[in-house]
Amino acid sequence: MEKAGQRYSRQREEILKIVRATKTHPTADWVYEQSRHKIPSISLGTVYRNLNLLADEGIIRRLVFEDGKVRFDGNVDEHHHFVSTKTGKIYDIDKKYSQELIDKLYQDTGFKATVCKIEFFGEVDSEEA
Amino acid sequence: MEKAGQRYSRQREEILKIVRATKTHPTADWVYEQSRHKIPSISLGTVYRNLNLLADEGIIRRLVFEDGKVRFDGNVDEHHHFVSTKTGKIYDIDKKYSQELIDKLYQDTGFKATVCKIEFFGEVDSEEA
DNA sequence: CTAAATGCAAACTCTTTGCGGTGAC
DNA sequence: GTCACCGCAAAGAGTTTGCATTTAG
Repeated sequence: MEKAGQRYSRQREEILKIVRATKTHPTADWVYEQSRHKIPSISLGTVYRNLNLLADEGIIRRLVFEDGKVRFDGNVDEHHHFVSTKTGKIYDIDKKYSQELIDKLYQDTGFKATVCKIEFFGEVDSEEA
Repeated sequence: MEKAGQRYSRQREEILKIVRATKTHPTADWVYEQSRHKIPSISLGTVYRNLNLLADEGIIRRLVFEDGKVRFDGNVDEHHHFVSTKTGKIYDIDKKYSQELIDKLYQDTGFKATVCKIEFFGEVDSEEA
């Protein structure tokens, strides 16, 4: 899991722990604020560097939603998202919808996709206002 | 189509014409460069203002892809996208895949989506390197 | 004449980067 | 001791905004 030439750092460990512990699909800034609880001296640059490094290695996922902000996700299994139009909260949706869709697209159009990303938008009944 | 209190402007007309005339899902900067051919004095701020205004009115669409850049689309009919992993080119895909997916999600999970956005990623055989 | 829209430039937000110092190994 | 990583602060990219001026109606 550790790449050659890479060293342990408390900062990276903490950042990874934070991203894995939440389902909120956080931005770099949110991770920065959280990490400061444990490591007050940590810098925003370090958070960005490590999030990108972890994402490049496939240890976490990098996502972009309609607001244009980059978000990170500790869940690297392929899956989709449901965005609440009321609160902006993002829920994980099972990956099972992909394959049939990809097959159908290929039959219809000849476009051969290897992956697909689905985002649903709607209201979630169980949410508070 | 014109909203109350809104006035005609050559700049807005030109910007709309450019976005409608292309299938390249352009960024604001690209639209700016194009518009300068016809209106050399146009400013980037004006391009941004008008693209956002047109998008807010639903006359064009505002899109965000994985590169995090905002793009605009003259095709406002609901549709999906296929992104070439080789060239980054973005192709339009028919909307017909949505409804079945939304229905199935509701049956499976109770999440009631009103729209969904599908992005396919893959190689396109017909493309040049 | 009124106020919408423009051009310009400054400001803002998010992200990356250069550098000197620190710490893992 | 080496060099990966850090904290800091400056720089960059993309986008928005305040203001004086122009222009549609």
